[in-house]
Amino acid sequence: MKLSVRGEYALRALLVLALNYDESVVRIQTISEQQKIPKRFLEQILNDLKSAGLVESRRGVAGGYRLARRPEDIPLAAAVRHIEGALAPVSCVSERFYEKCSCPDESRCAIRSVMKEVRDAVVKIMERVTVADLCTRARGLQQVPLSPFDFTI
Amino acid sequence: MKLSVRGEYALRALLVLALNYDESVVRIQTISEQQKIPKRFLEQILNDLKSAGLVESRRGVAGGYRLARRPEDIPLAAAVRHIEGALAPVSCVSERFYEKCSCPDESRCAIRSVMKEVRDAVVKIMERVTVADLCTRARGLQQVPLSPFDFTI
DNA sequence: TCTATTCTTTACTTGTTCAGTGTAGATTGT
DNA sequence: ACAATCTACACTGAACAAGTAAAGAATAGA
Repeated sequence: MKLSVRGEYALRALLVLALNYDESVVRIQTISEQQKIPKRFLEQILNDLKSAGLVESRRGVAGGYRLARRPEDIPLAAAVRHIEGALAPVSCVSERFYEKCSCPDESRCAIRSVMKEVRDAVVKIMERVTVADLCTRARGLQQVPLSPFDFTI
Repeated sequence: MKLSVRGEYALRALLVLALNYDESVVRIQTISEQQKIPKRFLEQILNDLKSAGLVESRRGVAGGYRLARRPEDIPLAAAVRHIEGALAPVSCVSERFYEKCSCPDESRCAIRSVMKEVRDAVVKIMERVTVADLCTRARGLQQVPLSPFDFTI
């Protein structure tokens, strides 16, 4: 029930690209600095998102990355599934990454039936929320003032 | 977003103990054979569940394990949290295993807000479903006939 | 065409976690 | 006493995570 750092970076990068969807491309360097993500590591991740068909790139002097589709057409599930694999808590309840588990009778496994509920709940959120929604939320949160405790003189 | 084998074994063991809640104690060996869990590994896990206060044990010839509380008083969340740690997909949204993440401003992080929703959805299920519910489901599933394709002559 | 800048590819490293084993010891019922 | 059971702690081998390193290929602009 864990998202790796790699997966988190992927979502952060997608958010930056979405916020600059009008621009031609955004350089890795820029994302790296803005989000404090190690550059070499980010290169790998963006390349990975490219092979997933979520982003596209241009090389050379004016190069960089950009989203391959509209932000509203990229559900978070797509990115996470490509970077992390299954959304399901155990692979025996995964739709696309199914693997048989060791339990005596899978079709009558009580634990499995609970895990299915968990999977459905997670999938429902991750498929509904898109990168465009991330933008909306990010812009909304920007408006909110910092809580009083966060202020320093 | 993953439950380790260890965590799965823990749930399976708890289910067995709950199904035999009337008995005095159940031997590790018995659970190990019934559930095809390596015995030495299961020893570790049950010991762990003991330190979590979920099961208790008796040593010696007539020894074994049993639930420390009524099955209906053991939510799956309790077991999983002790064996696996956080239920949350990222630790910056975990209630009991909180850790600061690397993002520039946690309080305004859009990704975090989505992850919170995921956490809530998972926690809701895992806290509602108890070991007693597992028993009920297990007994229910036992009644269901195998699907036609599973029959062999 | 040359060159600086950017992405691309492949491989390597270092530390940690996972899933288990091994060995020796402590308790208990008979 | 002794055999069955849990307890404690250390170890291992493989896989994975989070990066780093180095050389290469494409592109815009001089």
